[in-house]
Amino acid sequence: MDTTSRLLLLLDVVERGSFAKAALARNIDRSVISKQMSRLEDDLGVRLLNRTTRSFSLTAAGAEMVKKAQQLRELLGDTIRLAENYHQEPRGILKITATTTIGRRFLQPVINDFQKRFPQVEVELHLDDMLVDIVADGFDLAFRIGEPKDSSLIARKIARNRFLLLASPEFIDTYGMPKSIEELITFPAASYANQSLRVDSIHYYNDNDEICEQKTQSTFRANDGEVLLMKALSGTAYILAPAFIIKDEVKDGSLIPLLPDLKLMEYSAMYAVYPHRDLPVRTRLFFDAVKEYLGKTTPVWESSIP
Amino acid sequence: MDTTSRLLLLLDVVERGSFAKAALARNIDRSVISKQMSRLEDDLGVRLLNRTTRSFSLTAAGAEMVKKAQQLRELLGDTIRLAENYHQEPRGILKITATTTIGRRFLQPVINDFQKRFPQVEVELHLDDMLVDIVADGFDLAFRIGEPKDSSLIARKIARNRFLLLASPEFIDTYGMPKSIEELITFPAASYANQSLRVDSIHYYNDNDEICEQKTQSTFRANDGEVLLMKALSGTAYILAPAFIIKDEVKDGSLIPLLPDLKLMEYSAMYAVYPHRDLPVRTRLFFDAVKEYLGKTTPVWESSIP
DNA sequence: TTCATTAGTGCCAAAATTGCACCAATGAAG
DNA sequence: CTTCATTGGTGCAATTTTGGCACTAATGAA
Repeated sequence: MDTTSRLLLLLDVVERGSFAKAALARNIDRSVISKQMSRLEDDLGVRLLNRTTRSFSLTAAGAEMVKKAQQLRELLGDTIRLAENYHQEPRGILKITATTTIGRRFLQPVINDFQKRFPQVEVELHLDDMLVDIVADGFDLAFRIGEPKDSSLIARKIARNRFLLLASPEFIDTYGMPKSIEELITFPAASYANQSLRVDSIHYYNDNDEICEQKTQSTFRANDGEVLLMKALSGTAYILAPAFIIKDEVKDGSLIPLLPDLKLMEYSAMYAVYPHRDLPVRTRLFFDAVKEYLGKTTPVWESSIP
Repeated sequence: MDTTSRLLLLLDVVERGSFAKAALARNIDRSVISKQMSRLEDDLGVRLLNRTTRSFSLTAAGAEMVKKAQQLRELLGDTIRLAENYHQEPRGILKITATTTIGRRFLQPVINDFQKRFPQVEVELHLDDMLVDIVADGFDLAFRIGEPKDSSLIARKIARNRFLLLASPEFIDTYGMPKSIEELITFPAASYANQSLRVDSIHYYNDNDEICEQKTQSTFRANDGEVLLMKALSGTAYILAPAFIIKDEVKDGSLIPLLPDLKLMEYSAMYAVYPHRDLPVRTRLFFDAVKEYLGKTTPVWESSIP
């Protein structure tokens, strides 16, 4: 580790707020950071951090060095990305994050095929339904539903996200096949909800193509698509679900679309997100592989739905 | 050593033209460079150099990396210089180059005093009458006679450079005290000459303040001030010498000024040269110390001349 | 053809880095 | 006010990395 790396380490420490967090993020011992920071101060001949036993603050010199470290990080990143443009064969580590459903259902098969074709590429798949900081955690590619707010990232729509109203045959036996949305919303629903989002209403277009909204009677809420699907299969609730969580349940009749003539609003879309314009070969190829797998016009998952 | 250092090493290698020269300049084994360059190529995943057993050429990727390495070097240099601005006490290594005479006569005493005051500063003094590449060899400060041509460097005039015509008493016994320059030039002269420069004429102002030139009869030429001085002391030639090479020879009468009323042209001046606008503390302080030692209006060496 | 010079490689010693165990300080929680 | 988890720092031993030497192969100039 030399001065540049130490400066980048300093930047990391400052951005994460403590030696301990930076150590955790890098999988190294805290003592290493302590020693390297002391070393950096020695080399530069300047005190960079005012330390207390439990925290630190930047000195004026430290703040200047952090600024320079940011420039260094950017330049070094550029340099490495530039070098990657010369790779003919993809190699290196591909760090991907996605929601659990997307990861399990669509990325896993693509990854398997991809690593057969390009054994030199290591893949690290991080599944998390929470938003992750792509830049801070160093991901090459993220797959999410909905466009990210952070405009410094680049997002590409890779598939539409149609919604379906579904219920099991038992459910229909119990409650009857609904004739209208007004009737449907009196039935018990299972809906997606997490700490920040709660999908408890149905958005649709009426005959005049105006967007309407109807509140559902959600008796079960979960933040996991699989769980909601199982709830629907149990026959105790209907679900408003994105099409991609459906496997063969519609085809084999275990789930039946409700109100098939109702035009539901598309809730956003599936996006691929990445932090730079010029992708390394491995990322570009993987991205292409995912797009091909999902299908160009109609997402692969819609093929199992009439 | 990590990627950044390796990129800087690559830059060094390319600029110097071979692994061997770069190794020599850095005082490391050639094998180290060979290994580090291979390592860099591995890390970046790109071939940077097309090698033959006796030389190399850059690949396209290599050329791009060299460009980036230049940016990195500049940025890293900025960063370190910025840190040095925060030094209260000077420290680090002060690399100085000068002509042998300037070094021995004027820098040595300043250095002695300087290191007493600031023991944390290491000094590296490189005496060479040839021009050296200040940037390539990493000098902080250079002392030269004459303004450097390289405009990327910053030059400060630190003392005028008066010339004197001198001869020993014996010489005057032999040839008589010259009454005019026309008479003087018939006498044997010792003059400075090196491969590129030959000072074999006297420039002076006539009564109308016009610059005139008279060729000397130089019977002895050398590229060393001390040697020319000794030649003059031997009484076998007079010299046209810059005032700063005189110690006490005029005061104690072992050399006598000739034609004291003749207004000789000043040949350039003594310059301090440095590669950046913002000097580290150690350089600035040393620079100041030299200026103080040499004297503000009249150079110290002129004090021993009437 | 000779010969000096260049880059590359294997090996071993030396130097640097890392991680563990432990310490002292501190601030938050009870 | 006390407890206690957490933070940054330090000494030490193990590991990793690095550097230098000796040697090889190749090449271009004399």
